[in-house]
Amino acid sequence: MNTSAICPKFEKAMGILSQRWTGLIIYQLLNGSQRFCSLESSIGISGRLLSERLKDLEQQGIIRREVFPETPVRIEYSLTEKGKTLEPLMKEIEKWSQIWIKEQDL
Amino acid sequence: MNTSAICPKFEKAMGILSQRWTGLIIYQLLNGSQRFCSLESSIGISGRLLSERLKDLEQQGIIRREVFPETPVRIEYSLTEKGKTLEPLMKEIEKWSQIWIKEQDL
DNA sequence: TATATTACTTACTTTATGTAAGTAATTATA
DNA sequence: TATAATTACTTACATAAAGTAAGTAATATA
Repeated sequence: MNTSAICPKFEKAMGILSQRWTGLIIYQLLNGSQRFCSLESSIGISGRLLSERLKDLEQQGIIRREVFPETPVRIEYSLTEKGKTLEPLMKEIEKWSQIWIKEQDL
Repeated sequence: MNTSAICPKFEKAMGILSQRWTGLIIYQLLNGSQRFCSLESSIGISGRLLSERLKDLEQQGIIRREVFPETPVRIEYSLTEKGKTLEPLMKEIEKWSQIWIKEQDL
């Protein structure tokens, strides 16, 4: 039984990315900071899960939540430095998907 | 409401990768073909889910299942060409995880 | 005054995942 | 020879995660 264990750091990173919606949230935020409702509608996630994911990602230090005390209040989500370094990874997924995902796979 | 929709091919690719265990299975198979029980023990997945995932990945054309009619029968799973092209992506995740995942995150 | 918007939360249902045991074929061990 | 072990799974059931829909509080607009 070949038990070549997987690196726990890799496993953790994969755990973050393999939660539903997190990849899409990060991908959307590569275009700059966005508000809750704009993320909600662009990726088609429910408010319940978006709020959950944003809290998780903030805790991981991948995104930042900023409150602008205007009236009405404005809240913006953006990538931290840690989050921005996921760009090459996202671009790889994009590249791969353009080549290997065919119309009939959709 | 900024509705810059996400490319469906990207979304599909992300959907595959964001299923629990698929990333780890692909990552393990980058080292060459492996048998069911060796995947099971190296990534710590249950037989039930491993069998489910392997079927999915075979259907997506990412892995190949080969039966060697020896006695006892031997079944090996390996990456197809489509699967192998996920290597750069996996390496990006690996690289990122080594830099950004800290001991205290584990 | 009624309706809309934003950024959520709460309650409930459905789907996915985890756990444990079972199976059939074959081989190894006592 | 009987018992245990291995491989590649499947089945049954419990728990956790995700989906759906409605609700809330603050403010703005018609």
